Amino acid sequence: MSSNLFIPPWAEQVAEQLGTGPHVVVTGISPSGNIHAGNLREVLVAEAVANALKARGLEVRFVFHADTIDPLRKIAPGIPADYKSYIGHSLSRVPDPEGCHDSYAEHFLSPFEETLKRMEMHVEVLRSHELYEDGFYTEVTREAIEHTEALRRILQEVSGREMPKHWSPYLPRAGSGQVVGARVLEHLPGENKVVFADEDGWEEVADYGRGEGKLGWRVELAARWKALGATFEPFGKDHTSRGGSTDTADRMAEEVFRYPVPGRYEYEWIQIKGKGAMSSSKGIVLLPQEMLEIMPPDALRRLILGRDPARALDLDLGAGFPRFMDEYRAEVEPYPVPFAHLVTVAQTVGGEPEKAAVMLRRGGYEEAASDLAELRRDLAYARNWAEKWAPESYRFGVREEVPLEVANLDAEQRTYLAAVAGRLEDGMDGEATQDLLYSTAVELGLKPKTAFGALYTTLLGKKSGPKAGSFVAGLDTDFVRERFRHVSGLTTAGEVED
RNA sequence: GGGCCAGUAGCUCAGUGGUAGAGCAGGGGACUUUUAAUCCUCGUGUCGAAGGUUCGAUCCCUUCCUGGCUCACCA
Repeated sequence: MSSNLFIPPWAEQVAEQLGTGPHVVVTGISPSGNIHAGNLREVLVAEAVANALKARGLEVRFVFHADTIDPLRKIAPGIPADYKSYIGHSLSRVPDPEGCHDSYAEHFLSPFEETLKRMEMHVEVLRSHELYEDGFYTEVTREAIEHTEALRRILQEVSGREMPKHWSPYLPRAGSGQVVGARVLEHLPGENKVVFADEDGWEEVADYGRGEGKLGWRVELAARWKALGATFEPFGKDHTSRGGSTDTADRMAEEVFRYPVPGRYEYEWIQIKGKGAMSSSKGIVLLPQEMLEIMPPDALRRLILGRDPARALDLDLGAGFPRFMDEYRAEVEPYPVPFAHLVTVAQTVGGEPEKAAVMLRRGGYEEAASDLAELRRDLAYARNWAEKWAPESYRFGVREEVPLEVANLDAEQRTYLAAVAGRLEDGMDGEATQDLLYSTAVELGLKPKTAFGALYTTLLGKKSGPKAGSFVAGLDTDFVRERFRHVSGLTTAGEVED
């Protein structure tokens, strides 16, 4: 697909230190809630490193490991309260809260996977519950259970936490559906089974070769490296703290699983300007899907990755966004239209690229007007941004109906509108229109601000707007004439009545 | 307390071992033309502090100060 891969310098440096492979680049995310832009950063870090390795001619497998078998831990906002009865159950076995997918896990995973496709991400998406059910983790699970004492010791030494007496690296699923809270009593290595006591003390048997349970998170991390043959995995800073999951997994990998610790990149978090770090539980969530509404996939890559993912990033999709887009497009296109102008055009003509092209040509953006397909996309980005993210000052829309605000126009302004309506001619360009609007105001002895205010009020319901000449010229002349005549007559008549 | 990141012009941030940069804001000027107008023009700031390495450091090392985030399974 994309022959010239985007490889930032930091990714190149990481790749240099990773050896000759073959490589398995892994990124893992739990679909316990919305998979947001912060999660995307992890995937993009992995992608960039995978690309850097590929560019060096190395063999690379790029894997997205979705932790679908993980237990539901808490009820996120927007999830029905009665879901608390599912706490402790695997996400892959909890129903979709909105009923639109096969499971809770799929409900959140599926849209993210769709986003990855739209970004042309060449990644294998694996679901952990399927891996367990297919026996992919059988060997490492057996190994873990056999080394229960060593694993427990590492956990206690590294995390400083006293593990329960009956701690086991394996969490069998009880008949109730719970994958936490059981006590493993006996290992039957020949049958891939464990005998355990469930939360009520009943003895049951679980077949770990068929996904009837899972490894505990910290052990699973190290086991996963071995099973997948991972050579690189990025981690957010919450995992890389002293005593954190990477600390324990590193030792488990080396001492128990005899597997070399994969390369690592520690990335900082993304914040939303003015709102703080993303958090599903606080309702501060920015979805990648939303971001693709206002920018192309490659722009999203650069925005999320930032200059260096090891540094925190404050995402500004408001006032700062046009500048970002201009910088991005300056690299991609020979003659980019300033995004702010595109926003004006989009709001003036709606989604019709033909009309937008006319407007852009008048403004001197010949290049941008030539490719209608591309223009249609850009207009959509601009319009979506204007509706959802733009500061108020950017936003306007030509009213379908006569705005109520015209009631505030005085007699002079109405006279002005009538005069303009009488002078407007088809085919006038932006400059000619600007002259007409201005000279008419002067002739009637109106201040430009007053005159232009009337015009904006009549068309937009606001006192100000985009540069009037090209704006009015971009509209249908008949529509403008009709609107102006209507408003001037209507309000004048109203005053006479009074 | 541990970890990561940051501390450069009013603000947001680039940046390089060899005389400090951009955008915005602000000052001045131009334009008979509203608009977050447009065009031209203006930036000596202890590059957080102190040491060290070096012919030379804002950039490398050490220590310290300040701020942000993070720490047992929400990147």
